[in-house]
Amino acid sequence: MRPHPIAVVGPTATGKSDLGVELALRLGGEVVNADAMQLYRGMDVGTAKLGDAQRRGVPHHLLDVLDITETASVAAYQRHARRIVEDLLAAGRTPVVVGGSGLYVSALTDELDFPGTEPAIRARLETELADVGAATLHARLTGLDPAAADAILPGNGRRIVRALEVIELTGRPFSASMPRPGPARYDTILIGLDRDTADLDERIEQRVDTMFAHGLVAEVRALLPRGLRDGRTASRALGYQQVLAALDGDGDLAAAHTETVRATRRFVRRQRSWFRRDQRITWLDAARPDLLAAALAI
RNA sequence: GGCCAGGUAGCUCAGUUGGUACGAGCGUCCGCCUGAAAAGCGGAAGGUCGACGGUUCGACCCCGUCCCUGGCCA
Repeated sequence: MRPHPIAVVGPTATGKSDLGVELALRLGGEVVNADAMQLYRGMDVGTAKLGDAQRRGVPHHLLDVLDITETASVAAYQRHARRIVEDLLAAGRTPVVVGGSGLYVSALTDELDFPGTEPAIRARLETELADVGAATLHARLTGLDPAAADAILPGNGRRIVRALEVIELTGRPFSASMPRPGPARYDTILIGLDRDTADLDERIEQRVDTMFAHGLVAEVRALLPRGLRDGRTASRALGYQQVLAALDGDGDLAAAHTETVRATRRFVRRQRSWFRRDQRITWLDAARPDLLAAALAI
């Protein structure tokens, strides 16, 4: 029978990648990455990207496809990921989507259509944002698209700019709200992996320890001449961001470490609040001993 | 044992010439999120101001005693 995709989602550091490999091995599948930062070539240690051995022969897609200097884009991700998933399905292989970037998963799984983008317009609006402030642009948005303005907080310059860009580009209002999740595309099965908060916080601490011990700083240094600083997305990645700040600031790597732990925990909270509302997700405690069996039973 | 500094939100600390704690950062909790999403934005809950007694119409801020913490001296 025709396979359907499985998506393993949830907060970082729960063990999604490993479960993804297990599932792929069991089901004759291939992993499709849904993690924005693992898209980048050269960002390995800090993104906890699985090494060759850990992939256990399972093909992984959409890892190492972007240069550090390129800005990530959900829309581009959506095109690539959907094509890969469709190809796998056509070949009778089970796509195992693994990642914690909620919007990316959604782009693949939900009926999201991204309006285009126009660098010139965007740049102009961003300059304006810097000059005039978010509140002023928000006021303009209120005049052009009251519904969008209502849904976007006045302080959120980023979203205001995008809304104005879309309106200018398409002449139509901006969908400022995510659609209520309908049936998942491709009949994707959504598995959420989570852990007890105290456990997860502890794991994060250990994970960051490991990253620093395994050369995160060296990795950042190596990426510097390749333009990490110019990477709009890459330079903001957890760990990289903090190490960069330390390198051009006081050089306090211990502070970078603790700040990375803190920021990662915060990120976990945000991931949970993103995925929480999606009723299609079946949640599993990553600590349960029969995790794989439980996941296969869904 | 003596001297000094300090005991205010979970943590680090502001603050009030005595009149309902104006608190801040971090943390916690909750929410938003359509081309940067490991990003961006918003909201909420937390304090018998070390204890006891005194002065006062009224003290977290004044006085006394005590307890605790840190430092210095013996």
